[in-house]
Amino acid sequence: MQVNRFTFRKNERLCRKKYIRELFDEGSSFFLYPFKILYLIHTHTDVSNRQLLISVSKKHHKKAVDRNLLKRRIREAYRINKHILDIYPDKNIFFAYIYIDSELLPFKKIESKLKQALIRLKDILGTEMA
RNA sequence: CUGUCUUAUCGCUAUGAAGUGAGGCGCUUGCGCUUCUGCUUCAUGGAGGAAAGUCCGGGCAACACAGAGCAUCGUACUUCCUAACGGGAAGGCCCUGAGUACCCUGAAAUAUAUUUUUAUAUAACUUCAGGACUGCUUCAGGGACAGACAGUACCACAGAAAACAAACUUCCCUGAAGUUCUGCGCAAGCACAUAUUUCAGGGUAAAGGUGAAAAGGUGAGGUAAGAGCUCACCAGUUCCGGGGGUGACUCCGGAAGCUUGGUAAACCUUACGAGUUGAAAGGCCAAAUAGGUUUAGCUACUCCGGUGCAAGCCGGAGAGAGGGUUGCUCGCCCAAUCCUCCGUCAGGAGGUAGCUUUACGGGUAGGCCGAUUGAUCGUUGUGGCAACGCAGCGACAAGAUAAAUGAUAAGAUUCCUUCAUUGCGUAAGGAAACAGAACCCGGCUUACAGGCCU
Repeated sequence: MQVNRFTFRKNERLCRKKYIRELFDEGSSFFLYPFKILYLIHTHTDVSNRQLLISVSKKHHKKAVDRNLLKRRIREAYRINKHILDIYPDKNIFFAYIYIDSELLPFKKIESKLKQALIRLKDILGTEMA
C-alpha cells in the first residue's frame, strides 16, 4: 500500500523551458477563480508523470514579497491535496496554476479553490481514459 | 542604535555521514567506479538594515588598444582617508539665525538747575520697546564653493530706468517772447528788478521708492545747480612688500584707478578624468537528430532490340549493395548502376556516386564551473584631532536558478479599540512596520510599526 507523503520536490516542478513553451502553446485551459489553469496531457518519458508550474503575475502584485507569499501558499495547498490525482498514476500531465486575483487571499480560501480545480482535473483525466 | 519570541505537526534547500533501489562499465564474480543532481534516516546551516532604487565607485571577465588632435560625457575651495569614488574626515571661505559689544530714536524712573506749582532744560546710569551698521563667538544651521573686465545670451511683474549708462520727470544756467510789480510819461510806450509761463540751446545724474537687485556709504568742502569733482573715515577691487600656514587662506604695511549688478543649474572658457560591454560576462562537459570532415567494407553487372562505318545514343528485360512496409518470413515498393588510365581482353588501378561503418570537430536540449574565504567579520593592542591605518588572536556566517529560507495550529510580548473600574487588574476583538538575496564588495539615496540612547 502506497503511503501518501506530502512532498513537493524538484521533479514535481515544471522547469524545462521547452516543456513550458509546449504547455503554453498547446495546452488547454479553464478558469476557476482566482486561478487560471493550463494543462497538457503529454507522452514524454524523460520526466516524472506530473509536473506543476505556479505563477503570480507581476502586473497584479508589484512587490516581490507578495508574490513569494502567494506562491508559497499555493505550493503548500497543492502539496497537501495532490493525492487527489493519484487514482491515475500512469497519466502524464503538465499543468500550471496562474493566480489572477489582485488581492492577497488567505490560505484557507486558496486551498478550497485549488481542491476544486484538482477535482476538475481528475475528471478531465478520467474522460481522457475513456 | 535596534528591527518580536516559543512549541507542535507537515514541508523546502545546501553540506556531511550512514543505509538502500534501478541502470551502465570494469574485472578479481561480488566488489569497485559511475549515472538516475533516485529514495530513506540522522546531524548542522538557511534573507536585510535597508536584501529596495540601480544613482556613483571598484574587483572580476571578454573584446579592443602606435601616437596626437577634435568631439562627447563627467567632476570642480584645500589637505587627508581609501582599491576607488560624485563617498567620508578635518579645515578654509561665504550666507542665515542666535547671543553679545558699540550706535541712534522713544518712554519710564533718578539727580541737578530755573520756577510758587504744573512744567522746561541738562546729565550720567538703570530698565523697557524699536531700528541700522560694523565687529566678535570652543554657538546652531546651510552652501554643485573654478571663471561673469574671452565672448554670446537672458533678467518676468513693478518701476523713469534692468546694464555701452542714456531717454523721461525734476533741478540749474543762458537767450528770445509773453504776463505781473515798481518808476517815468498826457498817451503810445520805455527802463529796472522780482516772480512766473512757453520755446530754443546747454549743464547735472544729487532727487524719482518700484523691485530679488538701482551704478560705493556717511560727513564736510565745492558749485549756477550738482556730481569721487576734492578731502576725511569706512567698505570693496587690483598690484607690491613682509609675517604665519603643507595648502585653501589669513594678518600687517604701502600704492593705484577712485569702483566693476545678477544668472555659468543658459551657451561657454579653464583644469583634471573617462576604451567598450556586463555574470544573460566568460570557461568546460555534452544525448538524440540533421549537416561537415574522416577510416574501413560492399556495389557500380548482364542480355536483347533499334540506329550508326565506328565510338556511342535510344528503348526494353533481368540482376542489384542496401532501404521501406508491424517484431519475423513471404510478398510488394524504392534504389546508385558513371568517368579516366593500363591491359596478355581474364581483369587491375584511381576518381566519383550510393549504402553500411570508424573516428573527429562545431554545436542544440541539458548539466558543471564562474559562485561565495572576502578591500570579510569579531576582539585586543597601538598610531592619528578624525575618517582610517598597522599588528596579534579568534571565527567561517544563505548560496537558490520558473528561483529555497515556508504553511497551519496554540501560546507569549507590545500597541489600539470596546465594556467595567478611583486605580491596579480582568474579558472580548483587532493590529505588529518597510520590505525578499540572484556574481561580489565600498558608498549614496529612498521606505519604515514599535522600542532604546543623546
